[in-house]
Amino acid sequence: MTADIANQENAGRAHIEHTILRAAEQVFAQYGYRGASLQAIADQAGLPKANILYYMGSKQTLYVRLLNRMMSRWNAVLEDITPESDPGRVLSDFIRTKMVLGQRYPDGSKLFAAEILAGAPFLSGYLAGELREWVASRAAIIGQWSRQGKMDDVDPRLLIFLIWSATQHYTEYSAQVTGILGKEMLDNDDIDAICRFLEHVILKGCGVQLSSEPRPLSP
Amino acid sequence: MTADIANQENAGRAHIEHTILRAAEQVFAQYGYRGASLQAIADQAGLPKANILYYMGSKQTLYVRLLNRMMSRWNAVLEDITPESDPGRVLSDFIRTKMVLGQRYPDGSKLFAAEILAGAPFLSGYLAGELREWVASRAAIIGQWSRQGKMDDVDPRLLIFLIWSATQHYTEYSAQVTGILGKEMLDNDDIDAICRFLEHVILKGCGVQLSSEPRPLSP
DNA sequence: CGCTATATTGACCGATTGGTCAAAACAATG
DNA sequence: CATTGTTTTGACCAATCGGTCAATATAGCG
Repeated sequence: MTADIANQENAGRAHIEHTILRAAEQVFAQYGYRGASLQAIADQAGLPKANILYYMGSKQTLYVRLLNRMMSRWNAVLEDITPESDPGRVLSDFIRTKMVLGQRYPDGSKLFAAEILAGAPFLSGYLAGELREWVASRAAIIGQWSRQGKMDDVDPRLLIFLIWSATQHYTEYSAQVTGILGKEMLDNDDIDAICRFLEHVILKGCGVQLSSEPRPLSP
Repeated sequence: MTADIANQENAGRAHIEHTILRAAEQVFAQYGYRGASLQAIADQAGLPKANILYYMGSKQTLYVRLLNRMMSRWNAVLEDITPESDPGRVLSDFIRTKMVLGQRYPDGSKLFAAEILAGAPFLSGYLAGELREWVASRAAIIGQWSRQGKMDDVDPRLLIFLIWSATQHYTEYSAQVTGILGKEMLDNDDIDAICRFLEHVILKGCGVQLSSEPRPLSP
């Protein structure tokens, strides 16, 4: 139905690829890997189907490329925390960052969700490898916070899962959320209210002292 | 690959339909509506494809039937709460019931998730109608608990979303959870630990007093 | 201009899609 | 036995699937 205007004449290679990736992300997000067709992607991009294959090689290559692009967008999250970090700040940032990422890349997030739902046929290696290591290292630091008495003694991995699920819900289940709340879509105020709710419940629930840290007195 | 043994000779109509529904639930859960093929469902059920259509009429009828069956399984949840109920008990039960339902019907849950992910083309009416009313009525009661001082003043609808997302995560993202935790699948002890974690964080986060209600003294 | 390299795309391929149909097998009743 | 109604299922249909290919158009450069 809605075809991108891909026929800007001076469209360089990078620009065309970007158009294709964006269209494919939408279609894959909605229908999953098997349910998506190259024809639907081509229509969405406003290009002939053979052109998609010329640039992307195959359906699988295109799909994997989208998965990798989405994964790279998550790199910044929780990256520079230390045993000395303030749990309140870190968890609060974690919640807001995840929430914003979901709003910024809804199709990429849904694409990822559909892949996991299907049993992660293309991502099982990543999940049991890099991501597992990442979670283990973050969990180790959070565990130290607990032992320092900065927060309750909860399983850090379950805490990470909780923040993931609670935030992703609003992108992947957006159809359900908007249907129930009776809104066409969530605006910035809604997102902010959700973030404040999640901060309240999760931080308080983990026994994190809200570091409304006393402003250093000017000397 | 794994074909159900559908050729028990005395298979009555109900039994055959059950076999088909179970097979279809698996395939739809994994590939979504468009990605699932009747041939794959037939193979899974161990029946010829034409037989599936003889009993179910069409792919869409079969799919809608599965959606309705899954929805009916959720009927008991949060059904009999009142303004006088104990929030701690109710929320705790809510968490555990949702968790158990996800473990009992993983394919149905995934099927539902895939439907929402695709934009809920078959469920938009239900979401904006019955389910919305259901949430509104439950939220009204939870709101009264807040006004009675039994818990913090949080948006009850967001609290419901939080419990939904946090519990569903372990069925719909089971591939990710097991990959990260390094387990083949979650056992009963895992589920119990998750429930206790969620109870701890969510109840405490909402300011619900744990009703370790003093046992009434025997007269 | 001519020559080469890259893009574009309609036509086509075998395989698979959801669905139909009629012939056959079976069950129940007389 | 014959007759009726219900299941079963292979064969088949038009449409679509992912992918190939060759003919063509365009661009860059001498």
